[in-house]
Amino acid sequence: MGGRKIKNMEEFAKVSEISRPTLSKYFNNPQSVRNTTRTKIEAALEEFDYRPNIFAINQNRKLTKTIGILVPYLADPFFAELVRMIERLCIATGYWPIVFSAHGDQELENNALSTLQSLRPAGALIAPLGRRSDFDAVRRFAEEVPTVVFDSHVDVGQAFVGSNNFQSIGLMVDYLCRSGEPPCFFEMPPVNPNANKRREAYIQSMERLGHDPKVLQVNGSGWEFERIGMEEGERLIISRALPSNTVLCSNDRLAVGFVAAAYQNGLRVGRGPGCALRVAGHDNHPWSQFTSPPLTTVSQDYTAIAERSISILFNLIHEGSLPEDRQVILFDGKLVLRSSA
Amino acid sequence: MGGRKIKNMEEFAKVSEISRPTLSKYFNNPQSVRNTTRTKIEAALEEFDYRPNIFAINQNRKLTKTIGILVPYLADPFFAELVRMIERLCIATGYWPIVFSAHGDQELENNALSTLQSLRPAGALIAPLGRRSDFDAVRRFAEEVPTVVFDSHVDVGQAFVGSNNFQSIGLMVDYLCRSGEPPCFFEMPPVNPNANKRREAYIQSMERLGHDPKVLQVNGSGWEFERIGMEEGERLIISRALPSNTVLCSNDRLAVGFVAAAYQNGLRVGRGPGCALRVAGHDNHPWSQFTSPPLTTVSQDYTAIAERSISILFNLIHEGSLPEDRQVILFDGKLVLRSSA
DNA sequence: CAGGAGATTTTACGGGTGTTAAAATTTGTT
DNA sequence: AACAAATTTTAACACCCGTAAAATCTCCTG
Repeated sequence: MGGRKIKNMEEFAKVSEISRPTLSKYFNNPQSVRNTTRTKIEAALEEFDYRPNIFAINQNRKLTKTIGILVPYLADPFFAELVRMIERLCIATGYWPIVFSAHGDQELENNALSTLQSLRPAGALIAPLGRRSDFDAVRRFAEEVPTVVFDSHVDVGQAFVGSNNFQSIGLMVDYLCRSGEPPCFFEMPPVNPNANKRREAYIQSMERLGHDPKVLQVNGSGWEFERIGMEEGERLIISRALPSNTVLCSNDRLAVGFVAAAYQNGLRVGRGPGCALRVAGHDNHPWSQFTSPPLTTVSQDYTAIAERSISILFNLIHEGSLPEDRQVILFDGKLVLRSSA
Repeated sequence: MGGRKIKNMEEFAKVSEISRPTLSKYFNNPQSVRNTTRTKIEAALEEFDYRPNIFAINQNRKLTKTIGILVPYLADPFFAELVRMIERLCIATGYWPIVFSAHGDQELENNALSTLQSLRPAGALIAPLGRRSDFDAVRRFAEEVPTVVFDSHVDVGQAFVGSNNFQSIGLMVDYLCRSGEPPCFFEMPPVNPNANKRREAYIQSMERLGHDPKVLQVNGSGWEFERIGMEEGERLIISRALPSNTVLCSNDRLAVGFVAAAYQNGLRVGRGPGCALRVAGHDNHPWSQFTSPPLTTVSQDYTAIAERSISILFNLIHEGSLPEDRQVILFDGKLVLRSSA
């Protein structure tokens, strides 16, 4: 590399003394040409600076090497982390991941889907906005592109991979009830199906244990959960409106804000003596171990979600779609005991 | 939209009764065709489902509508937030942002640069890894593609946009010195030029004020700053190795970890009576307001950095490069007083 | 050394849009 | 109504690579 720049494959064929169709084969799959040929090509690649033009490549292929990834909000560390893993898995398999974020906005989600579709990706991994999504647009997209939905369960695509909210919330409610006062539930804004599922799961778990469920409605919308958690938390604390000394937040970002509010209002959070409040979260967000005190939560299995989503998608791509039995994969959460509850 | 699907521009030309070259002109710039023609085209677009094929479009154009964005670590909320803003600005201007993350890894950074280059982007906005970067690779890239460097000042590209570490660290050191014990400096791993600049700035500011600078070397590398801040913080606290009751962390993520460590070891952080430690950060990370106590820090002007980077890049793209005078734009930080220091 | 399977070369076309030049049409002006 | 200017149409080539078919070459086996 670093040598003379080569304009196109034709020119590279000349300098490498290999015919263009063979080169084309090589770039599609280096293993598909004879050893001696491969060595010759790779020697030429060392000497000359050439890469096939991505646009021309994709123009003719029916099966692109592109994988579209769409998340509702990339600045959320949960998605940032998941995307990070998914990207690496794609790259490792020779695919080209391309990431879109809806920034919490329906129009941007539709734009992203539309742009993505015009890229003719081999497949897509999407976490729709949920309630804010243009359902028909998402459905139309998933009809054209092999699609795996993750995190936010919208009923489109060939598969869904996410976490089992009923199991994980149940786990946490069980723990909180047997270790102290039954929790009230601090809801996140109903931005997606998880929000509702988790509330349902809380209510169901509490009733199963013979307790009275107490759901705290949240004022506020959007994706700035920490801010909402802090502001609403402060309001609840100051107005003494908390129906229990144990608060289960429907996700960690909300809990991060809530813990901050408690600290600032002089309420000591934790399960030891002298603590006024227990706070628990859900997701095991990257930040949750750095709150004061560290947050007790239920972990979502990031690695498993990323790996399974990708593996199902690759299956879909290579074997064609299986529309008869849409797969729904739910991973169980694990209790992560820290000192906040 | 939602109507019959159209395969290509030829077909769309037929149904819209507009010739293909005119359509091509329209899609490049809707203003470039006559009003009556534009209305006719847009009426047809309402009725039929057609989008020009991205690959075919870019195959012939020398100037793509693609803007490459490369960051060292997308899961870092600082970059996530910046990317979020930059993306929106690109989209608003009719460009197509495409985001790459180096995931902290040189090889992946090189791959990203290489892939990006083969996309023939109109321009690129890159925040190089810094010390870990393959400098020659970055330079070669910037020689071919109009490039604005941001955040991490590597001496390539036509401009740099970042923050003025000397001013901002100076501001914080001044504040800390006049309000209490002069700070020691808790360093982040030297992953990029900012790390070194900030240390220099700290030393210089302390000397200017006649104090003895005390830099705490950090054990650990990589981008998991919170973890490092917590582990190293704990080590320093337990071994009573802190040379001052005031700790200036070279960025907020480190401080987030440090504050957590202080809490867990029973040290009350803050500037009031009864506090054992003052902790300050740098960047005004999205999380910094949710630590306990909320973090005193210096804000980087996210909006300004995003907007200026983009505006310089668009200038570059439209007017051609100006290699004689490489611009270096440094934004001043603003003191954000919260209760941690 | 002959035979044959498998790989490579040659030749040629296709894909969807950019782009250009010349011809035709429309628009706006006097 | 006539004419200049602006726009659109027509026709054709370019871009770079995928892909297919037929011809040729390589290399291994027996």
